Amino acid sequence: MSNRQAQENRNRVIDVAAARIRERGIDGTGIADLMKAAGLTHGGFYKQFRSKDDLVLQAVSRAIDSATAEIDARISGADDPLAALVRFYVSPEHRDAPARGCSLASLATDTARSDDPALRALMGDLVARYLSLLTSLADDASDDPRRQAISTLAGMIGALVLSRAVPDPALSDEILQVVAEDLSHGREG
Amino acid sequence: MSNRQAQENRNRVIDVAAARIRERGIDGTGIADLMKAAGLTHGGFYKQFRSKDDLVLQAVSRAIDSATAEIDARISGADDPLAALVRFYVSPEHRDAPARGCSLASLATDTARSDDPALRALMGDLVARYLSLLTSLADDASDDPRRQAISTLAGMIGALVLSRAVPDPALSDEILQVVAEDLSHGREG
DNA sequence: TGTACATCAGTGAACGCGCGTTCACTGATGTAC
DNA sequence: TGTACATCAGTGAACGCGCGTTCACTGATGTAC
Repeated sequence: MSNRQAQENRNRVIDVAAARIRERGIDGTGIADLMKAAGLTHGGFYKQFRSKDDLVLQAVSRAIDSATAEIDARISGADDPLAALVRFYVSPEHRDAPARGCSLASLATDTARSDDPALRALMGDLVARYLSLLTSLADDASDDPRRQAISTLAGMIGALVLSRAVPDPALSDEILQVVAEDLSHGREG
Repeated sequence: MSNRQAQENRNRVIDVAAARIRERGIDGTGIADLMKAAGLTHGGFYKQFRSKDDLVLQAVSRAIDSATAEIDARISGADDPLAALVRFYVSPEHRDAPARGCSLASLATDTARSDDPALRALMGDLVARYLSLLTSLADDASDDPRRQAISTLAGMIGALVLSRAVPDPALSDEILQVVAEDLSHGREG
């Protein structure tokens, strides 16, 4: 248990939490389970974090950073970056891997119900980042890139959230396919 | 405590639950709190319902029925029923009253995380009802009403969910306004 | 119409359980000499 | 370079609390006679 080892342990807890929270929600992620999954006993949790809220903030921050990095990697160098973004975001792969996916789609409702201002602020920043990215990627022909960005983001989030709730796999796939095509073709301007 | 009284009490519990569950989620709605809000003690709960899951199903069913009835009332007789639906659904009023609003927007993520097949089926039916309604309301000019219905539903859900998560009221309003206009103008065909 | 009794909605206390959190203790680390 | 000691990540048991659920009991209802 050297300093390096301790830091690695702490890092592993945050990584596990970032996955679990996106998959099961904040309330659905217990500290004992979490620590066990990271290979530790739950008593040591408070040597690493001030509280569960503290961990949640760090885990969501990490989730946001890693998902943002993946998106950047996927769209950089693409012929049509907007289409690449939409087709990655609105896809069965993303639907089926919430633990590695977008925090906004996984945690928007949790955030709306939360009374933690720091969590709300974090999600607000994420929305702003998405809108900024989408605005810069808007069709050249668009007469209002920001409006297009907002509509596209709403469609992306809505399609993913819907596709995860719907029990019929065929309908779930259909929703993703229709919205991905609709949003990646450029509907405005 | 006549039979009529008992039935009224049971009804009131379901109504309170239908509101609380949409506002705070399933896990966020406790039986003791719920019964207290209905003016009863929590011990009597199991004289009315088999389990919490049983109540949840009945409460979500009622939430769906009442929200559907409100939507029907709002669009019946409107010049442009699709625009009327979208402008009601994607509005600050709906955003600010989840307890009386659409279960799909409030509970889609809860449903995706739930392992109760009956709840998932209920939400699946709700999606089918929305798609059926939206298909019948699709623009006359639309070459594919079902595709338009799916895109519209995704945009509606996404806008409402986003607007509830975003802490900046101005941005939240902007999202609703942009998407409401975008979806009610008829973008296809 | 009036009395005796079974029913059952509702009460209030209790159950086991898992939650977030605390704490006395351990033992390897890494610094001070 | 070697020894003595303070630090502190991690252990494992315990804490109070609120959860869903159970249960013995109450007392008005509404039926049987």
